[in-house]
Amino acid sequence: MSRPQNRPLTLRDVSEASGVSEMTVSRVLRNRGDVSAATREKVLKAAKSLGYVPNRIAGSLASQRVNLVAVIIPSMSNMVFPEVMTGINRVLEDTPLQPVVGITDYLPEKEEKVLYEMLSWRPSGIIIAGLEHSDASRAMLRASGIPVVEIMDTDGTPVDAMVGISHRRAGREMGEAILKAGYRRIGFMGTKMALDHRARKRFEGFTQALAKGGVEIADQEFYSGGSALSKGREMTADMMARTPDLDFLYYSNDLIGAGGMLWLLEQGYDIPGQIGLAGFNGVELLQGLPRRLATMDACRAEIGRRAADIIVARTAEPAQEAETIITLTPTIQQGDTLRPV
Amino acid sequence: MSRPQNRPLTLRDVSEASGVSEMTVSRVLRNRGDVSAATREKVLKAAKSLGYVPNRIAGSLASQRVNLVAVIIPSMSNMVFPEVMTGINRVLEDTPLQPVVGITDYLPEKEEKVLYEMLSWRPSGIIIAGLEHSDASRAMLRASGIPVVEIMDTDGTPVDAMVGISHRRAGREMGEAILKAGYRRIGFMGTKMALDHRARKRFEGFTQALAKGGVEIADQEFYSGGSALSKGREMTADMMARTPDLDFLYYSNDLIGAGGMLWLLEQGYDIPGQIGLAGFNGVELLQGLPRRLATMDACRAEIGRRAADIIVARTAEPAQEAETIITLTPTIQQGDTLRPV
DNA sequence: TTGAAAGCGCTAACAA
DNA sequence: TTGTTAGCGCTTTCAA
Repeated sequence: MSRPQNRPLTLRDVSEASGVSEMTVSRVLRNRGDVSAATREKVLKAAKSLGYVPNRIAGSLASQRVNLVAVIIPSMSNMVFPEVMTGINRVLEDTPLQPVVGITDYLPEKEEKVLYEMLSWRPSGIIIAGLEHSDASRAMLRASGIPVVEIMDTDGTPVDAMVGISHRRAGREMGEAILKAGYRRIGFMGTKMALDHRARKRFEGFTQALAKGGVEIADQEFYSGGSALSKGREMTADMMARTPDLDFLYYSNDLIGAGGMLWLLEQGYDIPGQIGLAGFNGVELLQGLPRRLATMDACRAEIGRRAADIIVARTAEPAQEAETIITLTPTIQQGDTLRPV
Repeated sequence: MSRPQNRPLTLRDVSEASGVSEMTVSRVLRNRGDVSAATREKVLKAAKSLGYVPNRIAGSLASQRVNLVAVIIPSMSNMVFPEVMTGINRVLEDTPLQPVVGITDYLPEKEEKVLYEMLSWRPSGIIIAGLEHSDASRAMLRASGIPVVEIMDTDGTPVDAMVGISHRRAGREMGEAILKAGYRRIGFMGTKMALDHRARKRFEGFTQALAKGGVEIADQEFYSGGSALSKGREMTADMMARTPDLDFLYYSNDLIGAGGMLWLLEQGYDIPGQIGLAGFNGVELLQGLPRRLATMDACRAEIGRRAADIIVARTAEPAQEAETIITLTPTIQQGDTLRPV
């Protein structure tokens, strides 16, 4: 009642209320060192009744340890990164580490800014999406002196550790599967984002596989913005009007693929006989559509888990050895839209 | 080159490298006070070439100010909270404030833990979903002495400020609209979550509106887990088998509604003549389905924006006045699945 | 326009 | 088992 309105409580308040030194109060609150049961009781009671919340800012400064893991990702609004976060959380939940998320919107300048902000809090580790960063960002990552795990993609050289899949290979394998199934007139639809390197790599792997089979992409279209489902519809309608003899459509993500599928079904196309379809991501959300879209799982939750595992191992006392390059291998999910071989 | 491997740089390093006192370096780096252009240059050059990243932990401790806004939400994996975050980000982007997100999984104990963690970083404000909190959480919120905005829901009494919609009223209005359109045999499907207070309130408002029209819910079913789209399918199939004379289905979210819609269309039901459908949330994702589901926008982005506005106003120097209770009014989106009156 | 001193709230290290 | 002392790296305040 006598505490001035807006001053937050300090250790000293708990110390005075319990008649125990600040140091011992600190020990009790952190379960460190030997404290007698009686003292412990007293302190805990005082802290609770006052409603004391420790000041981690002061604590971190004094101990030179911050139990934060910076997680830097491009977006939260598509299906993929929330699942990665779930994987990360699952692992960090059982540790004192706490994830803190920063969003880059696929913009390198924003990534740089977010990274700088994050580093200014001196986190214990960094998990960052992608292998492509500005020189300044890469310099910061290297200079930070803390574990850095680059995730999602393994087509490149990491600053430190990396966990992901090869998107180049994912595209290649899908291309091969499509050719093996006998499709030859192939259209591609994807996002217009020059900065989505993983989509780009899938596309490159895809065209490369086709080329090896003597096939060239017959038509392609890129979109940006808008609801993915309806974009998939529109683009598919456009493309089939423009190039009616296509026998396969490869979509850079499941959502536009689903839109395309719905449109084709309405038009009475025979899927996968007359025309085959495939997407990318293995989005669980889409289960329940009239057909299961052929796709490829991006191993999102596992990527999150493995990345967090690395951080946990490296920040353990004593620091554990940890693999620094983990390449997961996604498999094609045949679904109902890819003709069986 | 002579810096020991793992010691992060300090102001002192920049001070030595530039031959300017620590204090002046600090001033330059924060754009505070008058510093001559020449000194400024020198300092900036030294800081950049060293790759100095300020230590915000020390800075915050010294200045007793932390430019963090704690955002505490139940989940990131459904459509609703990412959109709220987008709204919050949009506003905070233009300020020095940074959002930090904590996830509660709809569990009060976890909310308590997350809140405690967040408060230990002494943020400048808190945005927290819902009005239902444990006594301990409410006590922490009150004792924190910082602006607290409870979001999403306005059916209740906030600790401090609140921004949201009345879910009770949303349910009521949908009930009234359905009755007015002439439907009488009404089924309800929703999640089993006892802790999703907003879904509960919508349901209460809904049944209340029906009761006023002399109608009782003819069948109902609750689910948990799994892909929402397929759950919607399954539940709808079950319910129509059990209660074939239903003429309306109200779903507690758009995703299960979409699943139900797809199933009904496949079965050849006449929508909205023979049977009407409605969901909740106004999920943009679903645009592109064969029919637009009737729904109600939950004003997610606007809630985020307005909540952030309040925090910004209250943390401004000098602190601004700000509304403390903002009730947004969602409107019914008729779509193609609700018979016009 | 610049610098020196004090201290933010806590913890490491040591002493009792 | 408990207490004392000396910082952690920065900013506030005041003096030059």
